[in-house]
Amino acid sequence: MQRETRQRRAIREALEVAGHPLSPRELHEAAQARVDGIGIATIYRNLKALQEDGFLVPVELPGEPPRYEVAGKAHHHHFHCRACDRVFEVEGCPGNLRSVTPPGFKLERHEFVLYGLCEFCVAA
Amino acid sequence: MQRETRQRRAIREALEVAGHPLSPRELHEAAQARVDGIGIATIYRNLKALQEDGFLVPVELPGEPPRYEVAGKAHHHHFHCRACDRVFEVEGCPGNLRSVTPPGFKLERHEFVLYGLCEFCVAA
DNA sequence: GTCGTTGCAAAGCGTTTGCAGCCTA
DNA sequence: TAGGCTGCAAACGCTTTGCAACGAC
Repeated sequence: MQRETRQRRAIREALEVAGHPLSPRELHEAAQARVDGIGIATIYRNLKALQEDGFLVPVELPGEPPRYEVAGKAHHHHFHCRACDRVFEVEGCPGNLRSVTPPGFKLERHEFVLYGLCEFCVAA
Repeated sequence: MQRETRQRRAIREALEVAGHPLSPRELHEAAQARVDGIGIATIYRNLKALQEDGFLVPVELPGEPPRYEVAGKAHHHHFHCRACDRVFEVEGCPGNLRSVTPPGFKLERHEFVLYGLCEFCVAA
């Protein structure tokens, strides 16, 4: 069974408050502000548990350490700003997926990442 | 400057012959068939050196260890087979990139990854 | 002969796991 | 009170680095 501990609550709250995907290290720091002395192993164990419970989903970007965000969002992709390093959600899909799939292959899933400058860094 | 050793030649040839991106471990195994006793550290050191020379480029997929392929190929993306874990090149682009870019953002680059079963694993 | 390169082993670094004690239900 | 949960430290897998010997030029 799942128990409600101070540590688990701190981790859930930190993720909800952040508003953007957090890496394990960032999450550890954020959770430590709520529960002093919380261990990094507890972070990893709860990341796994909360993922299995469907509370959060991993956000994996190429060449980046994994981040985690609260689950339940609509299908979306990501825009990674090279200047401020923030990740933004983008709506919609480019389509035409089947046309680029090699013959004989079975397409089940796709990831799509845009890179460049976000609206804030374009201005700066 | 750069010297032509058996090990370096074996690594270059293994990458050229493979025809698809290789992970450091895969490359180590392939190179070992050409130069017995080649060390994993040599693989990593040459991956870095050949990358700086512009001979190869890294292929980073979300949540995956990096793979490497020979540079200079036409614009393409990748298909990752969940069964055999191999990565294949796919030609073409889905297009429509501008339509999914949020207004005000500057799009500079994009990555696109297909997931599913390759032709060999579909048959099996 | 010079000095870039190699194999080995040890060191890093992020993540996982074993364990004894703690604490939620 | 039972057994899931925690902190600690050790273990782990992948990558990097120190070092003495090797070998391309």
